[in-house]
Amino acid sequence: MPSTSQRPSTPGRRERKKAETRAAIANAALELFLERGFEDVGIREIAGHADVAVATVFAHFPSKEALVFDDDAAVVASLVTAVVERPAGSPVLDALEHWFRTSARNRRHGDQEFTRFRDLVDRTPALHDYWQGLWRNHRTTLAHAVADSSDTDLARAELLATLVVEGYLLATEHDDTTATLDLLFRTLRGGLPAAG
Amino acid sequence: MPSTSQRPSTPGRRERKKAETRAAIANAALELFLERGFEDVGIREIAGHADVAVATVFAHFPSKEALVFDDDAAVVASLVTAVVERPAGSPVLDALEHWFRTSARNRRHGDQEFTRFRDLVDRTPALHDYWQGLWRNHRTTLAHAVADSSDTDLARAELLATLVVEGYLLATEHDDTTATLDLLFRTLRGGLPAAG
DNA sequence: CCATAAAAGCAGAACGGTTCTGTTTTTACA
DNA sequence: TGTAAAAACAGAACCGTTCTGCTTTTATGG
Repeated sequence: MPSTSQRPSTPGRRERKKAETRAAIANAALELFLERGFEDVGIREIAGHADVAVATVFAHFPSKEALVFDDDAAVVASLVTAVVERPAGSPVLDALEHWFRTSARNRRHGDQEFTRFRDLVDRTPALHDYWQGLWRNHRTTLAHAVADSSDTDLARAELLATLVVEGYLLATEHDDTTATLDLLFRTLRGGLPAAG
Repeated sequence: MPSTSQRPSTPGRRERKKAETRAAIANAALELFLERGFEDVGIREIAGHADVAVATVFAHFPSKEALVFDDDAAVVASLVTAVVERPAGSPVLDALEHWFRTSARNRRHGDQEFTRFRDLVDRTPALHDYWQGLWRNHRTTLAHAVADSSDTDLARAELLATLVVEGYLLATEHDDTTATLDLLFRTLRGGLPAAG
């Protein structure tokens, strides 16, 4: 029994090594991307830096873009938690509004590491598109969380998830993120302001 | 002056030939795709069938997917017309609702040619994604049409365009398209039905 | 009619992300 | 300790896309 004790939660050596390989790849990739830009770093070079075969890269990540969003799952998890564990009796929409407003604020006032990351994504069309695609894929997860944790039926929940996520994506493309979010949630609560 | 008279609207030989080349490529591509599927037809084969160099294909179309949506511009044009030339004094939202409901209906009850086309797109993830991307790109055009033809400011118009287009895309992914559109436009007019 | 320049097209190589083939190493477990 | 599954490997192959350098076609004005 080694002194560096394995907690019961620790998975076996195989899974641990697999996770290490995965992390080595993602780290190598992000470092190179931040240094020289997404387009100017090739998969073969990343594999080299991570000391891994090209096929191994694609055994862990579905595409070059995915290398950048390794911990995306945590973001959705956070959102789902915010929805499911919102104060009892409070409307889902309030929980969504709070989470997305906080997220938008963090985008603007994050630490330097996050800012560098966000700049990389924003200045690389392929990454920006991929990021939006990730959010769009999460709509289904979000919709189920909404439907399960409220008396909203799934069809309504899907529409709600769609409108909120797309409004958020639109807001992140505007200078005045807050104004767009204001407009979005006002519309969702009371309909569009009259327009002739 | 040849007997096959050129109307004044007819452009010169150069532009005409260019359009013919373009059409030859798009026709060859669509025919092959419908026969054997999008993924199982290569660019080199399409170029061969259109009797054209590979580089010529990409001089006319930005990607393989674009070959399929050659007349997409006409669709947006129709939508913009519907918005701009709506009955004087009637709300933009009514015009949008009418157009998108009609479009959804046509998707379901089109002629055989259109149905084959729609099936190709629906069963090919790359094409389905590309089609959605086209719509998302059109949001800006639509937003400007809305802003210019009503007293809606651009920020509101962009949000409106986003919500309508995304609601439409969601609706086309559901069996009951109409129900989703009902829900969408009801929400846009009066806000979400209360959900605890 | 001709000179000339721009546009369109061409052949084929090159590029880069991704997949495939066939093999070897590592881990788990009985 | 033997065995089977999982993980990783080297390197070729695949295919959409771009690049290079060239030829052909069209438009135009002297």
